[in-house]
Amino acid sequence: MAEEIRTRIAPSPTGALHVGTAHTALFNWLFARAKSGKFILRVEDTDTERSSEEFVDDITDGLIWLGIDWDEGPERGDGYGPYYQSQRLEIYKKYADQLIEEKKAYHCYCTQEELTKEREEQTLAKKAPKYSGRCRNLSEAEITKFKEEGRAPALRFIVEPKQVKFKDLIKGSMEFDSSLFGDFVILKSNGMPTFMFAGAIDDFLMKISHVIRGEDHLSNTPRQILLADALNFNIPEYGHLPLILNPDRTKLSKRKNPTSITEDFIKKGYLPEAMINFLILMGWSPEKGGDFWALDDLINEFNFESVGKSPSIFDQQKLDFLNGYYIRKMSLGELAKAASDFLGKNDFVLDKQKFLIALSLVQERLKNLSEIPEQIEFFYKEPSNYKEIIVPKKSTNENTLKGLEESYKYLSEENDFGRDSLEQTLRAIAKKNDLSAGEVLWPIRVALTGKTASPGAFEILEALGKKE
RNA sequence: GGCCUUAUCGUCUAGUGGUUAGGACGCAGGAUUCUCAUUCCUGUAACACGGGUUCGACUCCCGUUAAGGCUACCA
Repeated sequence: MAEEIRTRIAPSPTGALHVGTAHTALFNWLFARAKSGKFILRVEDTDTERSSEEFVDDITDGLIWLGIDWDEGPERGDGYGPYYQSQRLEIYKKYADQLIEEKKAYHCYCTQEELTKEREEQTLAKKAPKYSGRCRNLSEAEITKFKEEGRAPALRFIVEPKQVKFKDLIKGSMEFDSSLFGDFVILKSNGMPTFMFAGAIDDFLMKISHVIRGEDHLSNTPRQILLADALNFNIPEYGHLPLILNPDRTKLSKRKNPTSITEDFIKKGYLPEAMINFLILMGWSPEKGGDFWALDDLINEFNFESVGKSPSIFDQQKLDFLNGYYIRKMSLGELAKAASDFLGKNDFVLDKQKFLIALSLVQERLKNLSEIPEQIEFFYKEPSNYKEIIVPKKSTNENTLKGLEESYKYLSEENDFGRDSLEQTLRAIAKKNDLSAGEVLWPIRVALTGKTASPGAFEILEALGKKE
């Protein structure tokens, strides 16, 4: 009957968790969860030069932060592991041998220089650059000679000319002419498999039913299908997601945009809820409309029919809006929890009661958690730099002084610092002295906060309370 | 260069032959107001271009243009 739905995310740990990877992971996870399937994390660390364990940690931490958990992968689940490709080398070797045995692959002794030269010549002659296949039929003598020269061979897959067809879940019917490909490398001369080869094998062995990935892999798909065919593998379903772009419409890159989940979003005080909501809205739109989506709701609502085909541009403003929205939506307790997690060991957090009150005043003004210290600072220490800004724009020194004196007179005698009674009285004082409300309230607020923009005077007065 | 993909407000998108082309972010204005923010209201702004098909195209077909991807012993 219907096979189990198994999706995967297969990042290569050559960098921190990237927005694009998180985006793809989200779609895979959602599909698996929606179908009661499994979501697998596979580490594609075959690029020994650039891969590092540090990045693996960054990637797993980032996914966990987002709320995307995996059923199988590093440190959890098993059955089809190991989930590091670097630990699966013997498997790839076995399949490589099989292909050699069946004369579907051959050793190529061409050097990097030779290949580059060949490509350049082809480009110059306005021909499609493609490996000539000259090592396909090497004589014994030639092989011996290359070996004596100390050349280590790569293994190339023989591409038979044919039309490769498949139906993409998102893009629809696809057809490629393999005669345009040229024999591609499946085992590098250092013995490591290429992404093309290892991916095809692992997707089969790990029983991946749906390969959902970025559109940048669309052109790789026919090659992997060719490989799978040669190996007698079942072909999984493929779905290629539209990419995320920089504002200049180039492929999203570190140079031009924030891309690291850890560095650019977690550390800057973004909420996972906002990030998820932001990511899902790029390339997907809910059938029944709605702008706000949480992971749990998405599981029921997500489907491939509503996935778009065109790429999205990363919009920082939209993310900021979403983050502010989720901050405002939190209960005070939730905000305090998120804030103290974010701030870590921080003086502000010490007095919990005080911290809560301070947060309640700035909650609706926050775009992200990192703005908290600056916004609640006045609550903990007296401002020193308010002299320049204490006189309201439309007022005078005299009026400001008068307002301050009159309200001080009242406040020093008053014990009820509830914001409502405060408001009543202070407004009355303004009126009695022929001052505008602003001429009384602005100076008080600025003297207390040292800021031109802050919570309101009554709220601050109430929160700070009367000095003993 | 070749192959592939894509094309609705600045951005994310709804739309599947007949709509005043809808929503959200942004921006502008307004209400509230001591500032900022919140909230509410109003406004702004789009079917890339050219041919068809059709009584009628944003919608279907073909081109063009533009953007992106692949064309690596990166993934």
